[in-house]
Amino acid sequence: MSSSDGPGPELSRNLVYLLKHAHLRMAELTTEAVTPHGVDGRELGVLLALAGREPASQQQAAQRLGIDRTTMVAMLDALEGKGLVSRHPHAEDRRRNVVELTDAGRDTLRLATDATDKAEREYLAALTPKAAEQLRTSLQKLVLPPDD
Amino acid sequence: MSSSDGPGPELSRNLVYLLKHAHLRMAELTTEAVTPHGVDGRELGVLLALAGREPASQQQAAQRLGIDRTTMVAMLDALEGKGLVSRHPHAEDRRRNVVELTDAGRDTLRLATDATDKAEREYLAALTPKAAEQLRTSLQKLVLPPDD
DNA sequence: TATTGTTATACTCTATAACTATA
DNA sequence: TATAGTTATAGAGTATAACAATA
Repeated sequence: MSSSDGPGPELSRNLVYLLKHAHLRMAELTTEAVTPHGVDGRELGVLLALAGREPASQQQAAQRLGIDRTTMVAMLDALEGKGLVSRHPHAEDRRRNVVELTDAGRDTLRLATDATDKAEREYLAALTPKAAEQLRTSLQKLVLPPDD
Repeated sequence: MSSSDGPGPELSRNLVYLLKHAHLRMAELTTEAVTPHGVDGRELGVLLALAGREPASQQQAAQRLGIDRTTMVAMLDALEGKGLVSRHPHAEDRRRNVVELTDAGRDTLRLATDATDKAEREYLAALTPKAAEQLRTSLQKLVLPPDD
């Protein structure tokens, strides 16, 4: 049966197939890496979206991550429950919540980021360092909004 | 608000974030490209998994795609309903179904593949041709099982 | 009227468990 | 006993619609 095992040449060239499985695998490795630090991969995404920027409203944080604002609510509920983020009413516009990392959130972010960096390096070890950096750069060009 | 819009430098370097959104966008473009031909992106995946290989059982087709055999059932139900694939009991092992593209399935595959190739080219136009090919090669190295 | 956060709800994709028929 | 296909079901992850508070 081994000759029928792999995806075959047609699938192997398909970008959706390749991106789907690369994402799936990297997400698995990330989950393994960050679970010991008390968050999952999606929660780490929220922490990253809040890191090193001006404090954001929930809606802004959702936009940075590319998810819906209704999805952000439950993620922040969980992170706030763990004491990793804080919500405060905005001083001038009381419809908004200002969302910020707590000290514990910054600690978790640092530890979890170190762990995912390690997981990324291991996953990318199949590539030359130059090809790995080129991969990241190319993905950024595809994903990031063109800065006009 | 525009200074808080993008993902920010931390997220922009995160591989899971980049792969997730690259996959999401490419999957959208693929759906747009193939819908006029009567299939969706996942169904095209099944057609690709069956293309140019020895006839496969449902389980083998699922393995090629990297999905569960129970997920394959509904996909084949749909494709068979459209007349794009056929299921026949295996001659020597009647537990198995031999799954094959019909003539109509091959026609659809060709048209849909042309359409997705065009969508891929447009999406990758943000990269140099060399970087685009390098991206595909690197993803293949990350995703495909090492051939030992 | 429009926007932010929220809730309820529903939809998509997927896998797990259990059944059946074959082996 | 084990495997291929099937079904029922449940769990993620996500978005849409509608509501309350505020602008």
